[in-house]
Amino acid sequence: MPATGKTKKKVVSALRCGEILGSARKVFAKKGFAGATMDEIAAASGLAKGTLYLYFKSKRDVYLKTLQCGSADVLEQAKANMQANEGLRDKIRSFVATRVKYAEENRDFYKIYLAEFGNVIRPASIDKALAQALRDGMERGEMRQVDADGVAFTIQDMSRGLIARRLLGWSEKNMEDDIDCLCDLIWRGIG
Amino acid sequence: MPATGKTKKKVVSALRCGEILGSARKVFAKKGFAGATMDEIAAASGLAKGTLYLYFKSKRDVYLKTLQCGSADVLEQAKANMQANEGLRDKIRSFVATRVKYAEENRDFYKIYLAEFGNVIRPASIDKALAQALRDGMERGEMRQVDADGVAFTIQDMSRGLIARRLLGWSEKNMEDDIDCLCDLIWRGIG
Amino acid sequence: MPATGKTKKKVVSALRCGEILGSARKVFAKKGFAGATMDEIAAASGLAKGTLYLYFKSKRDVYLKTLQCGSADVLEQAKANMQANEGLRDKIRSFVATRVKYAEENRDFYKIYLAEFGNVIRPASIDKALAQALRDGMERGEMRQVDADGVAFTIQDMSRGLIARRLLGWSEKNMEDDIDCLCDLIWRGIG
Amino acid sequence: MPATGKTKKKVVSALRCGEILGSARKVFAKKGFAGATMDEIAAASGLAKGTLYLYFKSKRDVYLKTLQCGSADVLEQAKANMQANEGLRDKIRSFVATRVKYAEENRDFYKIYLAEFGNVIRPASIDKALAQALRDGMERGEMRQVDADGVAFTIQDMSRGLIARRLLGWSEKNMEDDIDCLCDLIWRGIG
DNA sequence: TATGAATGAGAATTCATTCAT
DNA sequence: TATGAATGAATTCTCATTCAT
Repeated sequence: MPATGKTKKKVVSALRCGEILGSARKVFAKKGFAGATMDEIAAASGLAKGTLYLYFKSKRDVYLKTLQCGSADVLEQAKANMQANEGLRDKIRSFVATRVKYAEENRDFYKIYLAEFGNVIRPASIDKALAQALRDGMERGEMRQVDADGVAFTIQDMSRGLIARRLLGWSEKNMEDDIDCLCDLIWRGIG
Repeated sequence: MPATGKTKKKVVSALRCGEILGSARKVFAKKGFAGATMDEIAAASGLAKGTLYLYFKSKRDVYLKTLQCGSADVLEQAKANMQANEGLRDKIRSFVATRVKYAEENRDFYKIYLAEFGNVIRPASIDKALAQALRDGMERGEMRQVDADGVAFTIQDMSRGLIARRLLGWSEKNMEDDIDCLCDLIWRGIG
Repeated sequence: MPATGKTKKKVVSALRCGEILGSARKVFAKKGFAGATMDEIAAASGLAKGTLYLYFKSKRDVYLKTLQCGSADVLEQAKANMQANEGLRDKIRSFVATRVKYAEENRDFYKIYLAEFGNVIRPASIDKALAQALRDGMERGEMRQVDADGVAFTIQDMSRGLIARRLLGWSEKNMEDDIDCLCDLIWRGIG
Repeated sequence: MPATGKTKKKVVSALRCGEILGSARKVFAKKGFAGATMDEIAAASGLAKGTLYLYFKSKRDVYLKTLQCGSADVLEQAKANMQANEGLRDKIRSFVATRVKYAEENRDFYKIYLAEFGNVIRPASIDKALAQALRDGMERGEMRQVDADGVAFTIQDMSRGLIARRLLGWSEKNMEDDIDCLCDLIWRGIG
């Protein structure tokens, strides 16, 4: 009973956390970290300001969790989608596509991500998964020998750039075309 | 003589502005826009807070000028260096190299640039110069037919990514090698 | 019950507002609008500065509410007292007397009123009530034909002057005598 | 020679003072004491800010002198005009008329006077001159026996009120009519 | 005398955080 | 657990005054 009680409690608590983070994401997306206020986040959550402090220890904490939460999501998806493909080229394409699609579907999150942490925090594990895929590809002779980590970074950069371009309305192509173009560039270079 | 007087005043004023911007750049680089305070900037400039307001009308003004100042610099250099080269591949290399070198030499500025505006504001004219170079190259048959603007954007993204990687200490190679790698990737792809 | 809850909240809020306005009145009376600081008002209220901003949106807001609050009071009383009298002369006397007495009892408020708004803002409805009384009086032949609005204004001026004189300690007579004198002057002139 | 030098210096100095006060009057009239800045006054005077401090020891000093200067003017005129008339009624009319006319011709000054000091500072000597005239009139049987000081005060109040009304555009009559009306009221009352 | 750049104390306002209910 | 009133430190910006030239 007490065990169940604790569990139930935890579940409820996790639920609340999730709700708050969902609202916070929207607010941070619109105003940035400094621009957002706990009042707004509380209002968006339909909770009292004080209540936020029962679940998060500071504004910064809410912010960081907001980012982690989103990052973990993409990570999961990207990994799964890469594994679902066999050839390196397809793996890369699925990596890029996963990120771009997630971004289109979670514009709130990506705005924060791009605006404040995009340059600073990299979900290292994604890089690793991609770099590993590259290394595997090199071994199997699917690509020429290059610095796998550097290229993984660069592919990340290109993806992020594409996401930013699309989010800001600077691309007139549809998503699939943009992704194809980028993958083609990655694969063939421009020379 | 009176003309000289006026000029002297302007020169002094411009000098002060420059000093302040130099100090501001450091503070903004360390703390970001919201994190930096006018008090800090004043202290870093060795001036009183009120004095800043003789030269800039608000914190935002200082910030924007800080960015403009740096951006104009790179712009100038990148354009010049691209024109100094003949072949497309060399033009691209000089574009990338200019940006990376400037970044290494002006870490302060680039930290600001990356942290707060990197994703949002693009020095449009650089893009234009680069895109034009690409179009010229295509005409002359130096590269295959692609979406010049999209590729120009992507090259920017890759450069920026490389800069960030190096600034954050995530690259172990020396600068020239990193640049070569990137240019090679751009030129040949990875396939 | 929930209704009562809401009501209770509003009552408490109104109470706080009242307390603050009471303290603010004293501070404004002593220092004027520009001279008073929110710090002082907060200290006088026994509250933190930030708390003031929970109830008023700016210093100006506190100030204006301070004035409104007092003005509404006198307005109410003056109208009521005029209606309670029949003859024009008595109505005028009660108008003057109400204002003078209120001023003696609310020196704080009147100091603000005189110092900053006395010349500029006139509680228009008082004027109207007085002017109407004059017009009625003329119709009934209680006074000679004059410009009712101009005379109403002038009676206001005379009252305000008397109040100022008394507040500043420039009158040695008791209140009733001063009022009688003024009313006599209004009624008979000096000729 | 040295004597002349000093005198000349003083004359020049007095001239400067006058110029500054003239400009200051306009600025104070538009913005009030707190709203006006030394920068504005300096600009209006065509002098540097520091120069003001050669002639006045503080902002407050400029302000006070601005008022004194204007007050002294009216005083002079009012006294002279009263003496130029024989009968009491004419003396009173000339007192009122002088003030009203001066106000119309020196709107700048009167705005300050009314807005900030009108209730607080009374040019005592004017009152005295008027009160004396009233006392003389009583002695000569030109008016009934009243409290001369109180009535002098009240006439002042009435004049000030009329001036305010006219300055604020609340009177539709021409100046002479307004003055006549007021004098008539003073003389005969309304009964 | 005249200047105006520099100063820095001081003001209004905001908001993350706490805590009594 | 949930609330939201209260707090007060922190921040931006203003401007009277000084002083070296």
